Amino acid sequence: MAEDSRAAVSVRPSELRPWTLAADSGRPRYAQLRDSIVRRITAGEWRSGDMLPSELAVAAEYGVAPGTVRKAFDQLVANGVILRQHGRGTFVATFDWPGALTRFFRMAADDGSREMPVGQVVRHEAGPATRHEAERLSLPNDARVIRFVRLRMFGSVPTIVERFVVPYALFPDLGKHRPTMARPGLYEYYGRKYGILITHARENLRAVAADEEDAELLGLDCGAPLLEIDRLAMSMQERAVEWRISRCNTAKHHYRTELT
Amino acid sequence: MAEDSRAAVSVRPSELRPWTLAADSGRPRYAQLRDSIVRRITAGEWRSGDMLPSELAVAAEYGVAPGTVRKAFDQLVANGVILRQHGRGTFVATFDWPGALTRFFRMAADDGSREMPVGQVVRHEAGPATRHEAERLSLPNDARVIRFVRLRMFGSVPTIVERFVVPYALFPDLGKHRPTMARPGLYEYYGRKYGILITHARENLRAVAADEEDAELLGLDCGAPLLEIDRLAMSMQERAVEWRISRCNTAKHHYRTELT
DNA sequence: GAGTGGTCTAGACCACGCT
DNA sequence: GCGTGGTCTAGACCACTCT
Repeated sequence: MAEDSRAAVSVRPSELRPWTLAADSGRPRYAQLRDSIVRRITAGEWRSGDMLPSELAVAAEYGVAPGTVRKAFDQLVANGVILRQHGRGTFVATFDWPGALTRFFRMAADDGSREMPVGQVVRHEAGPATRHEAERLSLPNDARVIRFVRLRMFGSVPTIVERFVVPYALFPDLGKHRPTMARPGLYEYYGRKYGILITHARENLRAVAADEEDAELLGLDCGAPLLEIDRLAMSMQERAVEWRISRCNTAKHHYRTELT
Repeated sequence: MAEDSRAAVSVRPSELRPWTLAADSGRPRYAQLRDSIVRRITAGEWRSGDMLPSELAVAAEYGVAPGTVRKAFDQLVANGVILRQHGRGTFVATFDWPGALTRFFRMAADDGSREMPVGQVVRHEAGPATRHEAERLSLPNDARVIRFVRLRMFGSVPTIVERFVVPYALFPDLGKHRPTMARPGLYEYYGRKYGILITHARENLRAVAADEEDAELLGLDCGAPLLEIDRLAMSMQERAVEWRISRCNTAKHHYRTELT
């Protein structure tokens, strides 16, 4: 990190400020500022739960007006990257704030309990992407990928079969971390270990009949109705990072969403 | 509309301005302003597609700063109530802008076509709310409701069975409008005819097996997997306005959603 | 060129959480 | 009391659309 050299006053302050924004770029300053904050978080300068400098301090550091910082922070809050607490400060979103785990996990128990399912990797493998995988993940046809099949259980009841695939180039040794993948918070792990922040996802849902493997893993009859969730998880840079197909027994659980 | 009386300068301007905000209320001004704009739209002062006064004009009219108007407009844009076009103006969202109909309709054909299904009211009835209905719609136990069953078809293929219920008090003669309900855009109709703007909804999804009526209406076998969507539609005032359970044949269609 | 929204500035005062 | 974020003000200049 550059030393603070704001004491030197005889040069244009922007020349020496530790963090500056490109003046000539056509992009709005709040957008440049927003992205700069994200880079500093993913680079590890601020970690989950850390308090950011106050809006005024950030404004001074970058040499912009407080209102510009506010707008940048507004968008980071909307993206779930930071949290504001009135009277306390602004914090890097921890991956364990209430709702962080459920941000991309929309299954909830019908009785309202907030339990998260544990996971168990059934199998995994690395290999060249199929044509369909390459298409969904925007990869070249011969790109290497890693595939996982994970079974998730509420208590002792297997409820969800997840089949997902990620580019090998982004997650080179993910296959060695089966213990990590037993617990919720895989996307947190992507962020911590590989610096990849998943900020949004597209999901396509349908009802399907359980096939043989589904039925065996979930303890159901073949043909039982399952909720299939086809998810493409995207990074803040709009890159498709993970493709996942989950099949869920919705006898005692449901998928929640808000339309706005 | 009251005459513009801003020419009179010897009294406090807020006394004579045509639209003012309660000064003592604890609510932020941008929120009061936002709600006032919504009321004027639903009251018919500005209709779908109309251009609103410029932000500066609104600021002058209400006696607030332009930045306050901007924040109110920001939220109305986020809510889909208005649209901004740089260099042209701000417009009341038409109900036929691309995506308005699909805002609360998340079913899409697998082949990517954007066709909307036509509807056909199978039956409707008015009567006292069941305990469950009263609970979901936050109504007193003896409140009157209207129930509809509507079948929706893509082309000639029946694909969705919708069962929904609304408070009679809000939609007193909705039952007389079966022709209207054959076409998409029911929520637009709620807005135009009853001044009720549906701004958001909560949906719970699950996979279920088709029952006898489902199977008959959709031309499927009993037990076929269907996607069930349980929706509570809310007005901007957070009032539950419609409860709807849709059962969808997802053989050639799927439910799309974005997680952010 | 006139009018619109988009961005940015540089302050003000208030509400909230902590100590 | 102090520092924080929440709201609000009153301007400035730029980019875009239309005539």
